Amino acid sequence: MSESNKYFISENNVPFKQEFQFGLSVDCVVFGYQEGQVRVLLIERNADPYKGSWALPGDLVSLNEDLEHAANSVLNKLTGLKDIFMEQFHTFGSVNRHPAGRVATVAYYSLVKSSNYHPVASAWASSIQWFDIRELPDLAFDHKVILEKGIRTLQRSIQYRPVGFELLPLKFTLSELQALYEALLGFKFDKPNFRKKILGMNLLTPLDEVQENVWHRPAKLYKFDEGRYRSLRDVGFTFDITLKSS
Amino acid sequence: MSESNKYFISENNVPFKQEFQFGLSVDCVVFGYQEGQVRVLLIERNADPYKGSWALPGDLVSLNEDLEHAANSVLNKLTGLKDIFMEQFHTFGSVNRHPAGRVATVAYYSLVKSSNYHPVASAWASSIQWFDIRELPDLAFDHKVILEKGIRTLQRSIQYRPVGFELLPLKFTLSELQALYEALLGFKFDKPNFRKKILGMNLLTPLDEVQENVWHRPAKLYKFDEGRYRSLRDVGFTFDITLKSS
DNA sequence: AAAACTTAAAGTAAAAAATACTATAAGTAA
DNA sequence: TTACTTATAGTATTTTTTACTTTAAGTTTT
Repeated sequence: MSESNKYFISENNVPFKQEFQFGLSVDCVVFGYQEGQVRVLLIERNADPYKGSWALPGDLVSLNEDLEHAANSVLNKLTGLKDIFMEQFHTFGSVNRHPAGRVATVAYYSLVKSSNYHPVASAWASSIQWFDIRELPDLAFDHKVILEKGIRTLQRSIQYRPVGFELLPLKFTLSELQALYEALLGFKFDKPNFRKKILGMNLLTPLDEVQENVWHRPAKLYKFDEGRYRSLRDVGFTFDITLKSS
Repeated sequence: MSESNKYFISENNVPFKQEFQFGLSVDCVVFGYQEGQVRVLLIERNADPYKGSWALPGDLVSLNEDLEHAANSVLNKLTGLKDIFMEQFHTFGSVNRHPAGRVATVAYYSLVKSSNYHPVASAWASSIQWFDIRELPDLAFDHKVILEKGIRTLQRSIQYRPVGFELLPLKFTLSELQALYEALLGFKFDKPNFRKKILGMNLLTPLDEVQENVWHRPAKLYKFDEGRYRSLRDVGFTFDITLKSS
């Protein structure tokens, strides 16, 4: 950090230093999918302000830390996982959104495969829990607004980019994929047409395996071919599974 | 600002106050369209750092000022215009992006109709100028990266939302609309099909006027019907003019 | 072992949309 | 009047989407 801040002035002739009093945080909307429900990971705050309230996991960014690093760090502490899909979607910076001062927060959404890991309560979290996105508790700060914008962002991006696979296990059936789309978007697709459209993209590799432990005819398992997606995209292909609600 | 900051600690037990040393700024990618060129408004910086360099218009956010207010204010000082289309698209916060300290910047893009106004040089701008997006100068800070992301954002959103009209005069011909799309996206459409698609949406009101002062057959003028768009959108309609390049 | 049941998966006809054109109209300029 | 340019309408073909029907492959029940 430079000592020469005083030489720089803003439009209103205010020396920079007086302006360097912002806090910056990241907040993560962590999506999971299980038992036909789209879920979001929330923590119960262990510290003021809003001690005892449910909130999005997040933390202040350190002065020498990049935004992405801060967001990854929150996620890693929370889930123990690394290299999770994560994407910035909006920054919230209302003057009074934080009682401790002026804090702007950069919001990310991330997608984690299943929930077969142990979310770890941390210094600021007395507990941590998945919530169905249709049954959310009251949230601290402006986190309700952030979360809702995160949901709308995911609803949109799942239709135009192959991000839904991040929420499913590596091997999945077409019906499972369809059920995910239906749960997130809130309406149903015609099954034959959904199959036709998704298979027509040639992004799924059929495996020589089928479902197990189901009481009906087991379905074939597929996996998403990321490499193929990249090469198609570079040639102008765009993922799109917008289909009429049935 | 509360004196009780010291009571709040972050994940690493760092008192909040130590963390409140960020600067926060807004930067605006201001798009215009004229003579078949998509243009962007840049300023020549009048103050350190990067004095003399071209840069995106922007400014530090005050501690008691909302982000949108700051962005609007930058725009208003620059163009004298109010109520311009403006939308946040990304926040850039690398540790070393600003030599005067840790400054995160929230980037907006905005769209202004024609250029029949007087951009005003201000305290931090010794001059101000439109640049064709295909011929950009070197830029201060990480503004090149910001600007390029802004262009990609507009290229995408013009195809899926009716924002292109913000760049045209209130009355325009279908050929002018098509030329705007072609200039921004960098490829051509088949004219009859473009007309069919855009008119098929029923979002344009034909006027009882035609082009004037053209040396060929004058085209009919249309205006965009914003009210109709809103009501259609509320019923599930989505604007979309993706067409095959011809 | 046969029948009933459930879901997977393939197929198909009709409708709608996108594409690639052609033709005509309406103006200006020579 | 003719040549020229762009606007606008129209149309046939192809492709995609939609709404179904049929068949297949397993499990459970009788």
